Amino acid sequence: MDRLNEAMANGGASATLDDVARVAGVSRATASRAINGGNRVSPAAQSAVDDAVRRLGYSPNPAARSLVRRRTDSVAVVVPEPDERVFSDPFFARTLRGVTEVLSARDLQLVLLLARPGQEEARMLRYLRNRHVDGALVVSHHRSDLAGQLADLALPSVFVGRPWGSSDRVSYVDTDNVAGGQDATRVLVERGCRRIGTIAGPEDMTAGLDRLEGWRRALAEAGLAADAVEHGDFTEDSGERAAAALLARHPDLDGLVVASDLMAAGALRHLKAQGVAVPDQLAIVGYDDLGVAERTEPGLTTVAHPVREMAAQATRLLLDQVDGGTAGTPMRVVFPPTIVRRGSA
Amino acid sequence: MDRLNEAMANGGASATLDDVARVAGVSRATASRAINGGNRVSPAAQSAVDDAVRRLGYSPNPAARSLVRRRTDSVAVVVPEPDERVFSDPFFARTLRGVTEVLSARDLQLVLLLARPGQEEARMLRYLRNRHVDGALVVSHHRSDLAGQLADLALPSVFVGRPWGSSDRVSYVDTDNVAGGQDATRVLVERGCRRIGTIAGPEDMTAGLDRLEGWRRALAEAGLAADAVEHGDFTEDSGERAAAALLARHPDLDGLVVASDLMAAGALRHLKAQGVAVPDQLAIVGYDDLGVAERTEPGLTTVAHPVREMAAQATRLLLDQVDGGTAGTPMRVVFPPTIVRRGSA
DNA sequence: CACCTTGGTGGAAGCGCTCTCACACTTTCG
DNA sequence: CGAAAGTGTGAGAGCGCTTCCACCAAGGTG
Repeated sequence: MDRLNEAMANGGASATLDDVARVAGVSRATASRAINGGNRVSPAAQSAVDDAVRRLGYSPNPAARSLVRRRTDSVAVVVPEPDERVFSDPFFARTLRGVTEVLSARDLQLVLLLARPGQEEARMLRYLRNRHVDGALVVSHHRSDLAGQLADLALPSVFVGRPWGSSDRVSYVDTDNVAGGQDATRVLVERGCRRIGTIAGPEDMTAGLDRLEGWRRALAEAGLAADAVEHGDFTEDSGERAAAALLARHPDLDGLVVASDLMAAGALRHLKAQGVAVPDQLAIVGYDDLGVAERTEPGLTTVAHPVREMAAQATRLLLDQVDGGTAGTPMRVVFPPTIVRRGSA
Repeated sequence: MDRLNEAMANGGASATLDDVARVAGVSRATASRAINGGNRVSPAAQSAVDDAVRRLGYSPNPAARSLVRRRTDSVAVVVPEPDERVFSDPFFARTLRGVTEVLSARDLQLVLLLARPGQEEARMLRYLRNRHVDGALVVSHHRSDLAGQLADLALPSVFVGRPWGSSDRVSYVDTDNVAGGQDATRVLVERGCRRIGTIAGPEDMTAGLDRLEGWRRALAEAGLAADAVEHGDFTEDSGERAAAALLARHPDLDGLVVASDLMAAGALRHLKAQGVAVPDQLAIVGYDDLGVAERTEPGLTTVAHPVREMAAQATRLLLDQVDGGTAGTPMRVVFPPTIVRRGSA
């Protein structure tokens, strides 16, 4: 019983399937079956094994298991973004919630891979190449052919937000950001604004570019000038700076389309400091509607997109690939954005 | 060459050490040695292996490796907290930065384990018991004997912030929160405040209780009443609510010690809405100094603690345990807090 | 010149698990 | 009532890797 006593130390971490089988008086095969769902196991054997497991505090060695199963039962959420932003933008929190929802129902572990562009990107790719995880969900990604690289890896992967580059080689879930930008702008046009500027997202993200394109189209269709553009990086501070720059160059602005609520909140801060009345002197439309928009003063009229559902959907697509054992044919799901009206426009 | 061609698909994910050995014309043992640091390997063999690795795009199977090494080369950061807070409080971002700093220098992977108290806690413990990771860093933890449970598991683990319960059985890194609370209160006393209330942290966290105790001691030593207490949960909203409740009950307050800057920002919001002048009518001292304090209006006088360094230190303690192959003797490191003066007091 | 070192190597044993397969031993049905 | 089908079981072959050990060839000692 030496072996068994030893096995019971360490909270049972060192008990092996062999120990369980021996204690239960069955073969390793039967013990394994009993532990994994109990297919084709007699009630007697099942309860003997259950007992042994309990007594030994046995818990299976995941390395051994995934070695033979070729499954790690974990998926990575890749965020190619400095942690500052990840931990301040409600977008990520909401996204992660959508992911965990789906993942925990299947008892899969989430591995968060924060990788600022640079050397960490290589590390991240190595991690994925080594198949530490069964699949990858890429969340906010900047110019780079990550999509192509993942496709080359043949690792199940889904992007949240249309990727740069080889967007035809991977699956992704997105909202129609062009339509969103357009709708936001139309709100201002219909309100009577004639001089509409925009604080756009980063130029190295598709969401940033698409929303900007929507703004352009709406202005073109209204016959208005589309020359007041400033780019931010989706953070509140960048929104404040951009607003300052924009108003310095175009003091006659009476409408502002902002590519994220966080940036809009920054812009609002600047406007308040300058004593500009919102929406009377300058009307503002934001983007996201993840809580920030209801807390600003005045509340932000904004473009809502179903972030949690998108993330959940992306995760489901990923699990389909994982289950199919293939990176499969690229799928895309695009959600429509909707306008939510509050005080700012 | 069939096998090898197949091995080269999938970005080399399916090439095995055997393939490498065959291509390099050496044994599996030599190939393994060459790949892992090249001890006792001739230059010729080394370069043959390097070549083969490159040509095959080989990358080792982590499951197989950790099966025999009994190491996963990853550590968990456990956050027993709803994601809302994790992703809004700068404390976590800063902590994570400290952890990654140390971890990436050693090429260890961080696995973020978000586990709201409840069923997810069981899942989290199971994950740790199964030894999916080499060690655990517990970050913000509420009443519960997690410390004892981890000690029972004999898994290397370190707490950031003194744990509840069996704090003598695990290592931890902390700041002297009693001293911090006391110093914060003294700032107000010295300023001439005679009626000092506090918005304390949650009653199920040691940091919350310790800071409250500091407040009590400082008031006792000044001979002032210590009866104006309201608890928050470290979020901005809870700070706003607590301030409202506190001022309703004690309209004569002229000083306020708040257990986190985020809550202080919330309190400030309430005071502004009520037209209370800070610091003239009511002086405020916050806690943390992680960026929020410099952005409020007025800036917050606050208690600073070295969060990044604490996390880094905790990670180093953890790695020592991991390297020693033992949960070792409990160590504790306590950092002193310092006062940072701004406009609010 | 017999004697150890020393450095480089490959054979082979395992790490802890899953899963195929063959072998009983029932039960069911024409 | 014999054949076919179904049920529970264990032996054993791996999964891909590290590492112990035995071995061989050189080169350095007395």
